Amino acid sequence: MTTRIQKRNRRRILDAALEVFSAQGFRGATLDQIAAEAGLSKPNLLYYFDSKEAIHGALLQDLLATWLDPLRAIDARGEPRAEIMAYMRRKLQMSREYPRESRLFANEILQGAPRLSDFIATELKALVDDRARLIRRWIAQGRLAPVDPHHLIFSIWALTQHYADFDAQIRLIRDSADPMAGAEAFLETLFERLLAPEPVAPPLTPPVSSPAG
Amino acid sequence: MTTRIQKRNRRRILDAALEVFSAQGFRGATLDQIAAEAGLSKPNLLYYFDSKEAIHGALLQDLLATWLDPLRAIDARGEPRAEIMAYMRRKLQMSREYPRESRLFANEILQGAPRLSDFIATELKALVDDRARLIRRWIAQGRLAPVDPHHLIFSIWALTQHYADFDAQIRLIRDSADPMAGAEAFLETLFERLLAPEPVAPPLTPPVSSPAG
DNA sequence: GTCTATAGCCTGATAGAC
DNA sequence: GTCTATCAGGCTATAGAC
Repeated sequence: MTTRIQKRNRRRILDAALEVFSAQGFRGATLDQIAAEAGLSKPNLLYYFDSKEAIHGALLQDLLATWLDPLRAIDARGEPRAEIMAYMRRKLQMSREYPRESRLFANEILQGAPRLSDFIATELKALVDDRARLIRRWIAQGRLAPVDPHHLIFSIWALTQHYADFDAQIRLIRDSADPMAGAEAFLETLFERLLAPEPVAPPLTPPVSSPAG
Repeated sequence: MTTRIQKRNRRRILDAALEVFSAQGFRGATLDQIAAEAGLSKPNLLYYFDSKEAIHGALLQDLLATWLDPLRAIDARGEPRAEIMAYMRRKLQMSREYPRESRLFANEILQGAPRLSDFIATELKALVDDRARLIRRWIAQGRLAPVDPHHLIFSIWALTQHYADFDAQIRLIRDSADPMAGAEAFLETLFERLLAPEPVAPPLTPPVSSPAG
């Protein structure tokens, strides 16, 4: 039977482990650090989890359980631009609320995704391909500017996760206390312009004010 | 005196170290791996470099010597949009040619930039702030769409470095042999639209064709 | 200059008292 | 359930032969 104390301790350990793994990577993290952060002894950690690997695995599992939700939530029946914009906003919100989870994920991918390749090649790829088809359909219907769907999705990942993953750099460059200040307004503008169904004026030609078919 | 063999061995070691550090992070990498990759014995590595830390430091120094070049190359006398677009292209080219260097940098930032905070807070910040002033001037002159200069620069970093840093994920999702296929065309479109000096049709208002001073 | 051997530290995991 | 003590393996770095 699982007592209240056991649940609380597991939670404490996972929270401490997230702190340490996301900041140091799997190999860089030590059980000593996690134990100190959790306020428990090292053997006590291993009473709750079989191994260091098991703690890390539990964190990844928790993360992956919700990682795809924002992308899944894109509604085929919605208005295309509004749906993409809402997806971008959800991802940005996740970077704001769960920066450690974003860095945990980034650490894994950066190091070749040894523990995530299965998830990415199956679940994530299937979902992305599905969303790409939907976006292609929207484009064919003229409801969205013609952009490569995969690159569109990658660009949303890159731009939103950057604020969590490169937080240390942004903090050192910006004077603002909040490194994400202004990010939402900027990304709003960026994607509004990218997705506007009317093609913008081409590079060096003066804009013609008639909507060329 | 430094012989030809010594130069060649130093080069071999640094190349092997770049391979290993960029893929595993500092703590994840071992001298055994680097030695094996370089085809030398472990003590021989330490004949050429004082310590593991020294090898890593040499790599970072090499990297930082050129890391700012693309941003520095933005020419205040050039045409604003063309200059920004060229900067974006240079950064994308660096992701293509030097993905390991990008990942080495990303690993450091992701882990809180312990060895780079000085560089970022002084050199990089000064350069970015300088470029931000230039961009603000261009915007005031009506030659560039009004966007936050810092976020514009961050967006270029995020979008171009993503292809190097998240390469493992992209490869697993895309079918293409080249994970960067189509990236340049996509980013070209994205930034052309973002930077067009004429405000694009705001969500539901038709554009006016006079160049507002 | 390059190697084998090894010192000495750190780390993940276990034993066993309480 | 939680602790102290400790083992075994891996790691950086050095010693010393060649």
